[in-house]
Amino acid sequence: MAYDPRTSEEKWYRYWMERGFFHSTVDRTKTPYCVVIPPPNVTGVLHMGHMLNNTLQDVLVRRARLQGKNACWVPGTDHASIATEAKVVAMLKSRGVEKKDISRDAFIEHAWEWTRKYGGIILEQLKRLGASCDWERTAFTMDETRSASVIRVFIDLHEKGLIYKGVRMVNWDPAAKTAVSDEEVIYREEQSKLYYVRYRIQESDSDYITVATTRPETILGDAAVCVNPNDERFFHLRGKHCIVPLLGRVIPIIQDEYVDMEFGTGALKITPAHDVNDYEIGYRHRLDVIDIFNDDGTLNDNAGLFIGLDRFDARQQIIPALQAAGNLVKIEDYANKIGYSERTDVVIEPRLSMQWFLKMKELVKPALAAVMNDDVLLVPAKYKNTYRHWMENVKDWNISRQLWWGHRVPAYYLPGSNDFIAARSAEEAAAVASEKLGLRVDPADLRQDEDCLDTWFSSWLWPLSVFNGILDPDNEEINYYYPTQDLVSAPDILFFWIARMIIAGYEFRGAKPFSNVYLTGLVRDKQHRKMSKTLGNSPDPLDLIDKYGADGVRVGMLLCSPAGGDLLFDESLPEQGRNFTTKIWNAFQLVSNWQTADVPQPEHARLALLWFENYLNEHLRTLDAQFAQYRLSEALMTVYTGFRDEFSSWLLEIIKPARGIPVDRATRDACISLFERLLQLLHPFMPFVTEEIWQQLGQRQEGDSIMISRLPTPGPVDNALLQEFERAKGVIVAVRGLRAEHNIPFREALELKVKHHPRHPRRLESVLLKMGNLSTVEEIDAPPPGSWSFIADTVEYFVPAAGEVNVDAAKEKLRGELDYAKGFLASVMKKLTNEKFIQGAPPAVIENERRKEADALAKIRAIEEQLARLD
RNA sequence: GAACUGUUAGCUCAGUCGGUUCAGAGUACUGCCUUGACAUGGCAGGGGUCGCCGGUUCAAGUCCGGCACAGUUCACCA
Repeated sequence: MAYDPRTSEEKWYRYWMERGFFHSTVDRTKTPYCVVIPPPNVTGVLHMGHMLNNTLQDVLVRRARLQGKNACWVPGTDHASIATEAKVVAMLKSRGVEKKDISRDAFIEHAWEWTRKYGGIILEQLKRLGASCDWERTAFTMDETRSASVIRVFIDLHEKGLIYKGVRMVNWDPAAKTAVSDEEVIYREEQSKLYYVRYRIQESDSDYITVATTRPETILGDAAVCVNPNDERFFHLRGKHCIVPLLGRVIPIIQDEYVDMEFGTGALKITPAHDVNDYEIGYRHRLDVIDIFNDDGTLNDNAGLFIGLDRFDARQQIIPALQAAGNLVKIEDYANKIGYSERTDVVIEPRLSMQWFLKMKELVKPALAAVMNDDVLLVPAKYKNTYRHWMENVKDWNISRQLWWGHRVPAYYLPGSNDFIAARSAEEAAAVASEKLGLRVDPADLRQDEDCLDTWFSSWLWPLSVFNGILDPDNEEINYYYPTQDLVSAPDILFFWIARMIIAGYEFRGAKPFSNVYLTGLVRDKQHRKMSKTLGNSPDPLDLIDKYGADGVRVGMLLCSPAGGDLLFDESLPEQGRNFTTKIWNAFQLVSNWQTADVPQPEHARLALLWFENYLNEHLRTLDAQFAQYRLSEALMTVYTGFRDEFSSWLLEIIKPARGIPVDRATRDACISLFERLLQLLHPFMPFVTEEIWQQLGQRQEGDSIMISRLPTPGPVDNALLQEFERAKGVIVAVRGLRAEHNIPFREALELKVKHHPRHPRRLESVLLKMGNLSTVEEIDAPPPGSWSFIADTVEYFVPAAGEVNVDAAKEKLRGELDYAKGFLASVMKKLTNEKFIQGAPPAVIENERRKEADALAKIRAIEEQLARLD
């Protein structure tokens, strides 16, 4: 019977859900293990980044649950102010409705409709992946509790004097028509042009001053031309004026140290309204601020020319105009960096506007310290540097957005005034006004601020707000689950989100939000390109699940995901995962089809089972260590090889009965016990196939599940047995090699003779007999004539040759081994004959070298004997 | 421009405290095998001057310095 992932996945996910296995409640008798999901955009769809991220979280959560912890994975979505609003605007446009033509309330209603329709699709997709989230806790950054938390926090910060309002130059997104934060601007290097434009000097008939600019359209907003006061070339122009081309407006020539004399012509045109540095220079020199752009990036009346044109069209048109007017001197190629909006991908326009800001300098301090002293551990640690640099140079956070979809700034302006009161509602603001200011105000006369808050101003509260820790800071849940344990996230939101959550944790609760941050890599394709919709190089995760099964895809994601390293995704990875799923299934088929009988347990089976028991104990410890270091990829590989190579290829092959023969009960029971433990170790990585098999492997009660079982704990390890078994494997592999070399089919039994040696795995002789299909293993004193031979771990083995022994080939092989052994000995002797080594190295190291020397000598002697025998 | 990270097999990467011939895993590749769980498989095998130069050390893939290249983040001069 073949394994059908589709059926199994649906069946078991429903089973888990119906029995509430994902749900966690406060239980003081158990250790909490809590993870909050990085909330995906509410109207988003699952992409490969989500797949990776949520697979990792599910592995951690499921393992914690198996360890008996009270595992709680809180899911939810983010309202994604700017992204969702853009989608709603586009939707309305497709229906012939412009945002500007409808009321704020009507727009919000459309947005909610959109959210209800598409919201949560992504969470359903996560279920396909097997995510064991506590769905009863699903939160939304704009639901009632979360919204009220945001408002509370705004008012609190305002009362602390940390929130202020002012006109500043901000990053303006002309497509979304809103300000965005510094972090939302992506700079890209581009080939652009540097235009040299000359301005006639007003006080002269023939003199000009030439400036270099990449944005000639901003000439229309020029307020001055600036030169360095130390630049001799311009001494004669001090105090003079020049004339703005095309417009004829007269502007001063000013001097400021800011200007780099080396760059361009040494003269810089100043447009205070449209460049951060120009704004500062303009401020110092009391220049006019001429804003020539509308909020959508088109030119306004102040420009005087090209009114209504888009900024880039204006640039195209002003060039010939400048040329015709004789002002264009030359055009050069020039590489510079242009800022784009992270969300809309349009060129950011520096723009002066009234915005709300949060003072960050003090807030940041405990959050910086927490990461520096590993109270919050970043994995991998290299991100500590990046984090520190950002924190130490943090600027005030522009938290206002000129959008409608989001939390509206809770500031209420007094009638006819710019004074405001931060409050939860107009009524409350009116009450505050009368209480504190002695003003009698009708709430209806209060005007609420038009702006929305940055999306991240709500998600930074996430670990607190999902447990209602802002509104009700002493509730049972927040006291139990907070701080959470692990956060799994991509490094590109380290500042947007992670850093700010840490800040919020300390500011609003005096405690970190989580103890460990596991930063994943970015999912890229084989050509190292970031996977993106626009490139079309990202496979649809659900298609992959259909094709390879959720378990297969999960394994595929993990196989190539070292922490922090980029992940080069290729379909061969989920394919490998699918193949492994099949492998596990086939092992189950073998075991489940065994007939049992009351027969004695064969020695080889008893020994092999004992060996695997010890192997497992050893590797349980390895796994603990790998998980402790978040080496999930390696942990998977440990279980993968444990199952495929050791359990399937060795243990099952040893204990499986010959055809038509039943297996003894002890062997079967022990095998199933080991199988079950392996399934438990595999479960966090491959929840579905492990549940399917586990359910069938033993007698289960209604409500049993592998996901709520207890992970085995490691017992003692018999290292001597493990070593002996490795030697036995070496002998078996050598016999197989002999068979391959001489074309001897497996069914043909061979006689094995071994020269007396303590390292011959005598205890495991029964295993050798079965796995090598040997008729006898005989210990001898002298090499038998006419034999093939091999050396395994310095022990000499012989197999009577069925045909002619190829002496030359055998000698050649032996000589190769001899060279190798002699080289090894030489390297050892180099150390042992070195006086300084004997004096300087620790005794254990020297002892080890002596052992190596003895081994090498024994091996060389054995090879030489065999060579002599062949002569 | 600055800081950080990396450079090990065709590819993607491990390599912990400097100490076993330590040069490894997965994958890809080659040969053999349709053997009663599994060809989505099994068995066996080939493959690397650990980026380059120098230093420290009895001993360097591992520590230090320099160089080259790549990447990430931050800051930017029109």
